[in-house]
Amino acid sequence: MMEQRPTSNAEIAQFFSNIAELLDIKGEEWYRVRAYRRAAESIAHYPEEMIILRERGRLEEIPGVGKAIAGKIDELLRTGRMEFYQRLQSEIPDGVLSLLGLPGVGPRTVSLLYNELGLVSIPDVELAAHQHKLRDLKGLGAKSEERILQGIQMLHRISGRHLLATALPVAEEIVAALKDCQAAQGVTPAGSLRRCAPTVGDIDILASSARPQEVVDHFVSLPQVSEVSSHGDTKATVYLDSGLQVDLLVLEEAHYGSLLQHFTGSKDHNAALRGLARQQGLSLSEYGFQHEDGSVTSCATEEEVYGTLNLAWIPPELREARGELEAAREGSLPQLITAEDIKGDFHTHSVYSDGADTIEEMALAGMARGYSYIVITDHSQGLGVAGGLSADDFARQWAEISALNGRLAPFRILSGVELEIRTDGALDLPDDVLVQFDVVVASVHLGLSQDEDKMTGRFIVAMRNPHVDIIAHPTGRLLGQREGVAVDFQAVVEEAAGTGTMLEVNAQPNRLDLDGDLARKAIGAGVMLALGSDAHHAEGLGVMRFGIATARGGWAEPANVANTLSCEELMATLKSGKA
DNA sequence: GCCGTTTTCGGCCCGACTGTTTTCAGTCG
Repeated sequence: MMEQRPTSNAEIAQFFSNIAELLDIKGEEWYRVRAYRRAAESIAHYPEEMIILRERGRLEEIPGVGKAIAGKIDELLRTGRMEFYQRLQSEIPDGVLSLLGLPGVGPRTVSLLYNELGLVSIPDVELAAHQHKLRDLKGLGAKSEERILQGIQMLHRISGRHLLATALPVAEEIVAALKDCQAAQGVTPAGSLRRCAPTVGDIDILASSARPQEVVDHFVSLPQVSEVSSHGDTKATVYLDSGLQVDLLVLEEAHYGSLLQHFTGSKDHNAALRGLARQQGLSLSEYGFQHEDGSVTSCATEEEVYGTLNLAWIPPELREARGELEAAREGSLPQLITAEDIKGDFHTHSVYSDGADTIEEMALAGMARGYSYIVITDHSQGLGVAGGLSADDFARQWAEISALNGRLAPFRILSGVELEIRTDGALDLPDDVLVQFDVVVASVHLGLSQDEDKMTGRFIVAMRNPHVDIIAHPTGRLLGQREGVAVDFQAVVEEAAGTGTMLEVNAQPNRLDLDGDLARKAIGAGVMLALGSDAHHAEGLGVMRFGIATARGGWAEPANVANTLSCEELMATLKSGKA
C-alpha cells in the first residue's frame, strides 16, 4: 500500500517544528533550533503550497528557508520521508515531545527525564513523580517535583485553552478589582485577549503605577485567586478557581507604551520587532529602547515604540508576524473594518426553527444595535433536529416578515434561510422556492466526516446554484470540540470568487469560522465576506464583536465585508445576480 | 540554519522569576 505523503503546508511545517523541539532537547545550539522553528512558522502560513513552489524551484523564497531546509522539503515531497528527521526520532521517541507541554518543564528538563529516567510520556512522569524519583535529578529538587505534579493535575482539570468569550468577562472582573487598588493606574487587559485571538491560554493584565509592589500584592490577594504561582516586585502569576491563569505586570507610567506593546505580543511579533530594533543598533524590552551607549528611551505610547522603528502603529489583531511589520513600514497596513461599519447581520434564527425569540424580538434587538437590517435565516427542513422549515412554513414566515416590515420601517427584516447542503450534495429546497428569499445562506451540518472530495463537491454544487449567496461556517470547526471538515479550501475559495458567492465569518465564539487566516486567503482571492452572529436569541446578536475581531485578524477592510453595505446596496448587489 | 543598503562570516531577541544554587541555569512570556 502507498504510504500517505505529507503534502499540505501545515503537515510539512509540523516536521520542522518537531525537529526544532527534538534538537532543543538534544541541547543543540539555540540559533539553529530557532532557525527550524522560524522556518516551520513561515511554511505554515505561507500563502502558496510548498508542492507548487518546489515544482518551480522557488522554495528558498520563503523567509527563513535556505538551502538546507529547502532540500529537506524537497526530500519530503519527493520521497514522503526525511532522513534527518528519522535519525532524530531514532534518538528521541516522539512521545517525549509531549513532556514539553508540562508547565515548568522545558527542553533541559525533558532531556533529564528521558536520558536519566527513560520517561517518554506524561503518565510516565506522573508515576515517577509520585515515586519521588524526580527530586534526585541534578538541578531538580522536591519543589520542582511537586510543581511538575501540580502541572499534570492542572492538565487533567482543564484541557487546553479558553474561548475568548469566556475569558473576556473574567478579565474585565479582575481589571475592575485591580482598579480598587489606589496605587494602580492604567489597568488594561493585554496579551492574546487584546489581540482578540479565538482562544486564549491565559489572561494578561497590565498596569502602570509609581508603586508597582503594592499593585502586585493587591493582585495576588484578590478573592478570585486560588493559587499564587509566582510573585515578584513587578510581576505575578496566579490561578483562579476556574483554572484560568492570570499574569499581571506593573511598571511606571513613563514605560506604559513599551509595556503595553511588549505585553500584547504576540511572542513572534515581538521577536520580529526586537530583530528590527537590533538592525538599528537598539535593544528593545518592556522598558523601552536601550541605545548602544547604555542609555534607555522609554515610550509612553505604543505609537512611539513603533515610530522609533519607522513603523506605523499596528492594530493588535494583526500582531502575529504575518507580514504586518513590512506593511507598517511601507505604509500599506489595511484600514480595518470596525463595529461602526456594520449595518446588518446576515445569520440569525427565530422561534420558527431552533431560535428562542420571535422575529420581532430579533428585529428589535437589531434596531437597538443600530443596524438597518437583519437577515432571518431559519433552518431548512433537512435539519430535523433544529426544527427545519418546509416551503409552506417559509411562506407563513414571509407573511409575518412582510407585516413586520410595514411596522418597523425603515428598518428591514430580510427573508433568508440557512439551507442545508444534504449529504448527497443536493440542496434542501428547490430553486422555485430559493428564488423567493432575499438571502440564501447554505451550510453543512450533516455527514461532516465525509472525505475531502465529497465535502468539497458539496460546497461547489451549492456555490454553483445561482440562488445561494453565502456559505456559512465553511469549515464547520468547533473550537475545543471538533476539527473542521476535510475540504479543499483553495478550491472552495476559487469557486466562491468565480461564482460571486460570499463566505461567512461566523461570529459564534466557539466557531469563528472562517478564522482570520482563511478569511485573509478568501479576501486575497477576491471573495466578499459576510459576517453572521448565528444568534439563536436576541442577546446573541452581541457576539458580532467576535466576528468583527476575526475579520480584522484577516486584514479585512470595509470593502471586503458585505455587512458594510446599506440595505439598498445589498439588495441591488444580490438582485444583479452573483458576480 | 539563515542572512546581508555596514557583513558571504559573524552575527542572530529580551528580562523576570524560581529553584537549587554559593553565582546561575532553566523556564516563561
